[in-house]
Amino acid sequence: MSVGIRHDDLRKRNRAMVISAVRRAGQPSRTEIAATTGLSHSTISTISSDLIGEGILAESKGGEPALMKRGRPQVGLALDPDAAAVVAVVLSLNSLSAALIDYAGNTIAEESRRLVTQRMEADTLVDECIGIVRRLIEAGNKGAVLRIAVAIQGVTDSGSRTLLWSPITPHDDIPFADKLEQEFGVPVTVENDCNMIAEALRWRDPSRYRDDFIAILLSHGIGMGLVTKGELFTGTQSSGGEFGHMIHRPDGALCRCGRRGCIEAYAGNYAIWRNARQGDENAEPLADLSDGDIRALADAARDHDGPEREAFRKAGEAIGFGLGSMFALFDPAPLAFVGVGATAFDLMEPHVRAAIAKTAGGLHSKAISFDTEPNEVPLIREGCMMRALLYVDDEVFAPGTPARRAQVGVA
Amino acid sequence: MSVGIRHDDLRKRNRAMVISAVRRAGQPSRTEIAATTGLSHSTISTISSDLIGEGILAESKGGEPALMKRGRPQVGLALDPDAAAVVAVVLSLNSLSAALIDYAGNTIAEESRRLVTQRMEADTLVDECIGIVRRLIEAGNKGAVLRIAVAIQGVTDSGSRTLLWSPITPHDDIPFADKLEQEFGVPVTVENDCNMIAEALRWRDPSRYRDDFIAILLSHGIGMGLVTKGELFTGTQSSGGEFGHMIHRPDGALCRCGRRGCIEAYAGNYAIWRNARQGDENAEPLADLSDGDIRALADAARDHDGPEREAFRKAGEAIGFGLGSMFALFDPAPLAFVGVGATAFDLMEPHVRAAIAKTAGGLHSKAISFDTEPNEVPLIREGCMMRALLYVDDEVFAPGTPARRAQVGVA
DNA sequence: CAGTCTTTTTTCGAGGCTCGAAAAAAAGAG
DNA sequence: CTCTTTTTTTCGAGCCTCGAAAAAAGACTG
Repeated sequence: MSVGIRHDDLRKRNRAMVISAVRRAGQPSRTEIAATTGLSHSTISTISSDLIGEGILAESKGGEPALMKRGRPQVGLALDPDAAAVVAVVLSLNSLSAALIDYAGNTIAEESRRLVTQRMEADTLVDECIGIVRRLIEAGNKGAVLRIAVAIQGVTDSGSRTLLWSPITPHDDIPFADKLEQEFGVPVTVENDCNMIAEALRWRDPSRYRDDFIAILLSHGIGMGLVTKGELFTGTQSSGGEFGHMIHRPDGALCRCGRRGCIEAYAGNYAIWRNARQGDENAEPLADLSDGDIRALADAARDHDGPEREAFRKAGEAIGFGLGSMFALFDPAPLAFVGVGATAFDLMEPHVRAAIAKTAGGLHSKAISFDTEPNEVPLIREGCMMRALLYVDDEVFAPGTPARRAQVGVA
Repeated sequence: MSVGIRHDDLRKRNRAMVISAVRRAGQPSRTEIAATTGLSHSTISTISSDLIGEGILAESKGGEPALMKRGRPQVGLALDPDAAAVVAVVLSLNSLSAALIDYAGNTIAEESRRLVTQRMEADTLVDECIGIVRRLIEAGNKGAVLRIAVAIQGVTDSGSRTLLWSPITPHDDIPFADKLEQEFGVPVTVENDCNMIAEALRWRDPSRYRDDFIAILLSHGIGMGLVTKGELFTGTQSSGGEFGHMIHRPDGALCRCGRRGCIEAYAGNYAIWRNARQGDENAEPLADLSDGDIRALADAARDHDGPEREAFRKAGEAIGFGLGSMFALFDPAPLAFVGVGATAFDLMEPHVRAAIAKTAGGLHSKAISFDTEPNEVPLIREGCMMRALLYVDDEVFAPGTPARRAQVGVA
């Protein structure tokens, strides 16, 4: 049940507004902030001088070299890089990477390593994460780490605390957040990688990806990050948005998840390969497949008509019908296809469009715009970083808690 | 972009909180309101005496006959029935009904009539609505009508102003809200009937239908009203939630919407009849089918194995796979099946469950609870009424506008 | 190069809002 | 008839935002 607004909430919220305006705009002047937030100049003045006093914002003197405008020159406000630091961890199939990031979003230190995730114990996986974070904090020596955000391929709980299921490991219900919090004494969240891709797109290109858009990861499996009405869409109990496991053909092709007829069982890398090379929808999905394999299939499909081309057709069709079903629920939106599969999207696009056109969402199928981005890794990391920073913005600074907390981690 | 909170918004919001607490609780005392809103007693006292002064609330003296408790007895606050009135209009296939409702939710006057909606011009349809509303306002003579809410079977725009498409009429894009506003000078909304069903369920049984649930209308077509995270789920451009037009089998059975393979083309009344009696998925859907026809099919299916039973099996399967796909996106939730089809739900349920169990959403398929309610009409009306009243609560009274507005309508 | 303009930022008093504490009100209990 | 208990109102304090006016900081002008 929603609750009344207290008097002191007011300041908290408006502080949060100011911080968020600065993060979005980069180096806005106080006047600009007043304009975007709708608050008065005097309020902005008070709040920003508070924030500067607390070491959260800083006047950016060395900014633009004077705009040659008349009048008193604006002085830009920027986030103080030293106000805090966060760690963004990205865990995917056989790969772990992490970065230490300052409050302004600059990467201070990073590390990547290869693991054999599918053969590791759950605890070992967690320990690897703890290790990489610890090394970064030690190396960076950047002061207060206020948040750790982990992005994982798989399904997490809606509280962003536990990895419920993931294709990268045979283990279920791994309590990443609890374990890491216990270790470092800092709030931790675990979120779905595709949701982080959506978050990143929003910051990269706010004009295109604003209130409603869809990011689809075409990779070994199929993932989705979805923003509706300005909010990241998640399930009620899990991270949700498992587009790849919507049903394309009831009782159809065998999916990596053990069920049948999922979209992924037609459009995931392994499914495309299976259709092109094995011709048997029921064959056990391959565990490993390199990006090169997919590019080779795509080249073959472009070169001549044959099973490869047909495999991409089926993939496009599955994605298209899936999108059509989704659009029946909440209307079409701009799409970004991310991951290796995006390099072969030319082979799928006509079939995606044809399928969408056969569905209720297809009313405006020609107007639906597609965009592709072959490399998902930087997007996941960026999104994860932004998520961590936004948590700090909202939860740590806004309530008026004094900024620099007790030094964390590294016992 | 979200905007800062001004100082005067505070009071507005807290007024709205108080009103909403009273509407939910019935006759709460000031102390109870303080508890549910989290505001202090003094604040509640000030706000409620304002509201009483404005004629929005009233102390309910004739309430409970003293609870025999020690201490000063609580005095219940109730919505003043005379504070306002709203009109709820429900338009469905061949039927139009409306009710004049006071601010406390009591029906003052109502009227129903049969129309042949499919053969009427768009303007005539609108005029019928105008007529019924005018007669109610005249008959009720209840003072200020502050809101008119229309519930229609079909797709409306996200601004709740226009009927974009509906199976009850061949005409598209009928601007109901504009036309009615022009006529009566009162804000008007047009919303999807299934969304109103969801709204109604929430008020009828808040313990079961609270933050996350799904209402599915099993009727000539298949509709859905969906509440996620406490909010009615709508599309970004339309009323959305067109569960019936998610794709069950690509290029499958012919749907009333002209496309193929929609869930509705297997589970709508016409589809069940078609499968049971015609055995041809491609036959043109029947326009009319009585509730009796469906009951007869159900009886036959219960009586002996045959095409009727098979038709209900197919319907259940389509619904189950559809739900499974939806649950992949946002996790399972309690379900209410509403409408004639609900009387035959015993025939479908096992197949619904079996299908869900084959999907990603089926992880906990046994825990998903179903409920049935054969008559959708009262639900639609109730939901529509609540919607109208809530609009009045939030938009009209909360901003502090003096309550009783200029008398409306009835020139 | 000194004064004028223009725009940004700060200052200051006014008006509102919520809160906590204390007072008042309204019964039942003894 | 007085004491208890609980609800409701009253009142002053402390914040918060706002608008207007003042201060600040360069660019422009002759």
